[in-house]
Amino acid sequence: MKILIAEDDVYIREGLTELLELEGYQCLVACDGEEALQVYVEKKPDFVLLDIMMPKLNGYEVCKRIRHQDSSIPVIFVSAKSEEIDRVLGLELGADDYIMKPFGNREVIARIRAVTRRCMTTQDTGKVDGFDMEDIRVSPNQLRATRGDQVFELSLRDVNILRCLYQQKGNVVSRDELFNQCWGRDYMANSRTLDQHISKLRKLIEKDPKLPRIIRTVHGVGYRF
Amino acid sequence: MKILIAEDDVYIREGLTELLELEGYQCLVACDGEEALQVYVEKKPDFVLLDIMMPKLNGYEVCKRIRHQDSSIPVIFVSAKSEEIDRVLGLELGADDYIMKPFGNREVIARIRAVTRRCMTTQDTGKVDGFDMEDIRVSPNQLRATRGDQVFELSLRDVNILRCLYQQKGNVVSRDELFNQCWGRDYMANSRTLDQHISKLRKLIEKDPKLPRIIRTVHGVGYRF
DNA sequence: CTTCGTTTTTACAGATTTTTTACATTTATT
DNA sequence: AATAAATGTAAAAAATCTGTAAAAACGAAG
Repeated sequence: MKILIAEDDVYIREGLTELLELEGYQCLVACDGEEALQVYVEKKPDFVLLDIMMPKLNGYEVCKRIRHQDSSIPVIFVSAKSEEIDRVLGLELGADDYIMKPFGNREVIARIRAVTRRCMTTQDTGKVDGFDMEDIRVSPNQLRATRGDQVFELSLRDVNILRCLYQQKGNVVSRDELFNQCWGRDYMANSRTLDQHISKLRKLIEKDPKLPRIIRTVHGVGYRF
Repeated sequence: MKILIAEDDVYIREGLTELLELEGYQCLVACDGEEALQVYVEKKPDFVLLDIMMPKLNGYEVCKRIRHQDSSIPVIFVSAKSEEIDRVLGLELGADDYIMKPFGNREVIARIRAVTRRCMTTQDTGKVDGFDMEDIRVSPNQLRATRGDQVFELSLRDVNILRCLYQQKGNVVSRDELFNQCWGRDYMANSRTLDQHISKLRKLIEKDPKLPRIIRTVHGVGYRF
């Protein structure tokens, strides 16, 4: 298991590296945000430890960009300042956990194990995360849908739309509601944005996009699963 | 969906608010136990996130009192101390889940979703949407009516007309009133619009459209269920 | 700064629903 | 029964809504 340690303080960085290598992890290191991103792209670690205050690019930003490539990779933030930590919650970063400096060895190990376990179980069972719609399975964390061994890559918005419809299966979900849930703002009367996404989704996941079985149109109101 | 966030720490409270609003929830906040109860009574949220240690009234107590009013509302406890969490399990509060601080965004979202889903299904089985008219059942949320296993697709307007008649069952509803309720404007003397809709509805849901049993005409005034 | 990929807007063609028209039928009144 | 007023309904017309290609705007990555 490869862990990326992004931390500018050399002592902490080396301390973490030594600790984690003793635990059997393979460590990749980065001294600033840009390097972290670069290493991430090149080496594709399985886990990321991110300091928040780093030169060039802060941890929030790094997390955002990493998440953009893989929405399910576990990320733990590391910081000395509790305000920084609290901000993590406020930003839409999807952090899995965080560790306050100064931290003890056991704490680091424990948290990494806990997060790993959480992520593992959701992947292993494949049941905790994801839901079925007709004959396809949607896995929000992987941004994917599958029918048998066919795999469809979905965007975050696609997943949200599907989830929205799924959560109210049987009921009609109005355009307004879909827009609110998936875009977080009001639906503008003559916008074809939603239709465009539905169209794209149908082309992707419906066997016959002309006769949709999963996403049905309810004229004058919205859509229904 | 309205979520009540009861949490005294301003950072965590605002972080949660921002996170959940991005997810499409409407957030209500409270800084202490008493406020939480007050907001609960006034706004009737659909979901409660409760910190355990709060000024004035602790989370256990708040939960107990909320449960007294609504024994089915989902409640998730939030706490940093595992002993506190353990007590939740010991007290018979009927908590649906709990979250340990520090927590990651995805954990919060995942738990809320899981609990919501659990409660949804219990609602699905328990709570049925709609009303009965004679031998058919009307489900406004699905825009459907059913007689046995026959399903009739209805438009929003159809449902409104039926609801209008249902709400005053036994009484005659004048054309004027129906038009006002369902179209939001005045009925124009020589418009056949309303009749047309009634006609369509009767063809759809009446066993014998010529001898209507659900929607009856009251000559010179309007219709009655 | 440029390029590539994605999202949003524009524009328009169909599709679907609602309203009107026109006339048949029913009901109340004389 | 004759008449006038109100209702029922098929079919045409009008209004509204949806689907989608293509252009424009946006954002991330190099």
